[in-house]
Amino acid sequence: MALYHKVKRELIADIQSGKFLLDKPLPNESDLAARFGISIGTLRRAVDELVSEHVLLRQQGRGTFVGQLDQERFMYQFFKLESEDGIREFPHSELIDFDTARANSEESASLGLRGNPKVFRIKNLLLLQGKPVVFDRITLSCALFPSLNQEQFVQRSGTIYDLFQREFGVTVVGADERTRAILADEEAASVLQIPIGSPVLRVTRIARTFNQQPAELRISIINSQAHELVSNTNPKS
Amino acid sequence: MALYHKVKRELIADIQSGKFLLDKPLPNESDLAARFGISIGTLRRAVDELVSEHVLLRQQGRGTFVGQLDQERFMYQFFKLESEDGIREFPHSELIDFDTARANSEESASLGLRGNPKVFRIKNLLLLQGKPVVFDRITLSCALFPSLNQEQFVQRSGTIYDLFQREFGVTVVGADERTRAILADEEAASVLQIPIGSPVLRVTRIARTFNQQPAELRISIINSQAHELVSNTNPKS
DNA sequence: AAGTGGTCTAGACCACTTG
DNA sequence: AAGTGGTCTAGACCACTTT
Repeated sequence: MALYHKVKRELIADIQSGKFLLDKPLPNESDLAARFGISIGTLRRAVDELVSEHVLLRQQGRGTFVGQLDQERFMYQFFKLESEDGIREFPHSELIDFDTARANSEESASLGLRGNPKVFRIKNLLLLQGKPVVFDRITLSCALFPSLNQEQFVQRSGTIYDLFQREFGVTVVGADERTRAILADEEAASVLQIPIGSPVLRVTRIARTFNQQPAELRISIINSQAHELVSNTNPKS
Repeated sequence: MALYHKVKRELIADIQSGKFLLDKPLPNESDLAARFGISIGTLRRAVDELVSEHVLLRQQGRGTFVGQLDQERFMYQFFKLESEDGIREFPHSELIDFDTARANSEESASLGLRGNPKVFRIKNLLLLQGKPVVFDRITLSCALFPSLNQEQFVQRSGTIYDLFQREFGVTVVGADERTRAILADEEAASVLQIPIGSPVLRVTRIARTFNQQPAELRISIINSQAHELVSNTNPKS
């Protein structure tokens, strides 16, 4: 395996262990290279990849920082809803239900759990311009988020993933999503304030931390009447 | 602007002008660097980016090639339908209709055309395991694909984008997509052999060539009963 | 054996931010 | 002015494919 790849893994381990503080820059590139006993070019290559994955953030003249799961990144990477006229807006969040239960088989499989361990089941609503648009059912392993409770969830100041990172050291770096069109059932229709049987998007997301470890299962029911899921496969050019 | 960025643009110009043959390797990296009067590291950086955008393809020991829009890349970048059990399959294609018309305003806006110039309107069906799954309505500017005709479209040997590249020098490098859930109208229901009013995905894609130039407008109606749209935002790690 | 891309080095100098 | 990341160089050596 290439040297820069090993260095990259070591940097990830340092991030996970909390060795780098979230609001302070990492050591500068010369120091890091010296610490690893490699040339600066190789160090830069490892950091380059982590930056391209949004795990690190470089700012010329200031330093290199651990990537925060703040609003901006959430909108960029995980919340890709846009109104027809192309306007994107950070959603307002409303907790509907917070519960613990035993994982069913789908949840266990998605989260990579064995048996039927305890999980949190959270129902949450996202609103845009005051109107309900996304109904999320979130499943989290209690083992991964041991002290999580409803108050902490509701009182969080930033995004949900920011809470995961700051309070539990779980850094969500990406997700797999599967999308289909279905008809709204009674619960979804009621929450989204649309007629039963309306066409809605159903997005199943498995959010992952480093090494493809699953951290969250989220099933989103989206009213796409006034908003669309956007994606692009364009180079920056 | 950085030197490697200029070199990248020159390489793109060479690809567009047909200077590099599709099935032969580019000059090796030392030669290219010498030709541009730059160091090999800088040349590699320009090529690195084009490789990451799938415009070029490097093969150690063999050489660097222009990225072909073949089945493999089509499946990887543009056809992200997967059955529930995770199986992906290259679809069979069936032409439904091939026509020319004046662009409507949506088509003009999407394709960056002025006025209401002539366009091709193509209706096409994609089948998986013999069953209709995707109903595509494709709009192309006649100006960009001057000699295109129905026979050529039907007789093509590879993907549609491969035809664009080989016959018209139009290299599709990416696309913007917007997805929503709707109810199948009469035409879509008939083509997809599902009841009218079934929930389906509606994906509006604008495929682009270099410099974000739009090349194709495609509206896909997808029966997501047995297949899902997949996407992921994961690093390779 | 010859030719290709892949990795790594050890520097120089530039652009940007902060004190 | 000092410190950071950003670009570029000129080479060495390795891994892989082809002849």
